[in-house]
Amino acid sequence: MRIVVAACSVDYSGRLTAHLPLAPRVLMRKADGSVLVHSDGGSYKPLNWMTPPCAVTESEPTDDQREQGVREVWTVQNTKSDDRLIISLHEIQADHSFELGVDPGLVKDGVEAHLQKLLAEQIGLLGDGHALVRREYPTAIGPVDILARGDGGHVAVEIKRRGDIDGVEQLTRYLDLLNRDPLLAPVEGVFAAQEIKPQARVLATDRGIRCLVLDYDAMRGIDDVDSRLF
Amino acid sequence: MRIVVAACSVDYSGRLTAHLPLAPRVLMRKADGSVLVHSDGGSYKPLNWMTPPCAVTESEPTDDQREQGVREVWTVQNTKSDDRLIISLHEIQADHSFELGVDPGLVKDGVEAHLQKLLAEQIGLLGDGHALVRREYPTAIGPVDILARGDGGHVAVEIKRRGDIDGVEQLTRYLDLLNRDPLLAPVEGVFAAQEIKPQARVLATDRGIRCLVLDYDAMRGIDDVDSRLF
DNA sequence: GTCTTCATCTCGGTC
DNA sequence: GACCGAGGTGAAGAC
Repeated sequence: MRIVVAACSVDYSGRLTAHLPLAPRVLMRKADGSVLVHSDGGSYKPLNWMTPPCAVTESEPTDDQREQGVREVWTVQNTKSDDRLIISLHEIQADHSFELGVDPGLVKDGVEAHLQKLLAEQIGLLGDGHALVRREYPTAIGPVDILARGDGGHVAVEIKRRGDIDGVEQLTRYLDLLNRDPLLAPVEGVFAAQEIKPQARVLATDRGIRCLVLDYDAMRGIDDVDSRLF
Repeated sequence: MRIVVAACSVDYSGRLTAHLPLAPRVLMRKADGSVLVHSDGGSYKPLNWMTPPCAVTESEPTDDQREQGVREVWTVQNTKSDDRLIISLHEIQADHSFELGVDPGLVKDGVEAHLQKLLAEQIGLLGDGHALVRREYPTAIGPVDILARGDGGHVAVEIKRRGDIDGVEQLTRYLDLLNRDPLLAPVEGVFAAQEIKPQARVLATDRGIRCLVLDYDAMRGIDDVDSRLF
């Protein structure tokens, strides 16, 4: 990891073209060749960057550039596409290199995947006598979160952390498709989420889709109990 | 802008909870209070971060923490939500501050708007005898990218850089609405994109919507020729 | 303000 | 490797 603080101007060309006028910025060069250009604001997104795989070529400025104060030119070329970043460095305030090693990485907890896993394990929440067919049941337009067998037919479940209209639309498409399959029909829809927006509930109900509010803490609690018991 | 290179462990709690084990990393503190935790790889996204508005509180480690090598603890609290980042700094390799000033910002050029402009100019790509009615044709549920007149009716075009299912849904809503207008009906749908995902193509075809793959470079090339001739 | 849509999206999963 | 969906999405424009 090399960090350079310098006044610079930057030109990007690739999926779009973009230009950064001359100003002081922080340049981060990572071990994998990637480069980030950060200013002292905005959010975590750099003003400009190059993602790996890429390679940096450092070159001397032309006489013209040198007259205008350019001390160094970096050309960052993506090795898979024709994306290119050209950075012209003027006054350099700092230039430091560090050895960081490989990062052990982030440990996440508590998202939609977890909800899906818990509901699959506690499939009875859909109603008595329901049995899991499979998670991520594949269809031509994408996987259904959960497919289960119910009384006299099947149940397709769409799971969201926050249930709004998009999720109901998604489930509706799956139901249209699944109900054309004589081996599955009739397929009932269940829209399951930690929180269901009123508009989504109205739309779902209007389409005969059942809404199921999931209590994440309770489901996790039961899961913990199961883990302890078995 | 303050840049600290240190071994650290990080805990985030907010919309999810996440943990970063102890390892050497780069910590960036921006003038607006935001904090980024970067490793020496990945892309431009930090391992962890806090977006403004937020405030950092620096505190002394407890005796326990000090025994385990913690030198400093930063608590980054979002001032609008209950998102919180707790960073425990161990050995500190570097700690530098810089004055960067406000950035003049990025100048962009050339995306979906350009595709729309080009297709409007080359409306014949829809088929022989087609004529542009207008770009951004207004409806009650939003503007249609392009409306054209075809053989015996009209054509509504939805343009995307990458065409997937969402775009087909959007176009379907427009078509439902436009076909109720006796002055326009029948209105045919064309889904135009640089790249159309297979699932989107299936859905579009199923709904009688025509798919049109746009060759951006070719269209731009024709545009350049036009520019030179006229 | 809120809402919608785009993004050099990034990232993780699965097939 | 391609494709699909989620994101602590962020950011810009419309209303």
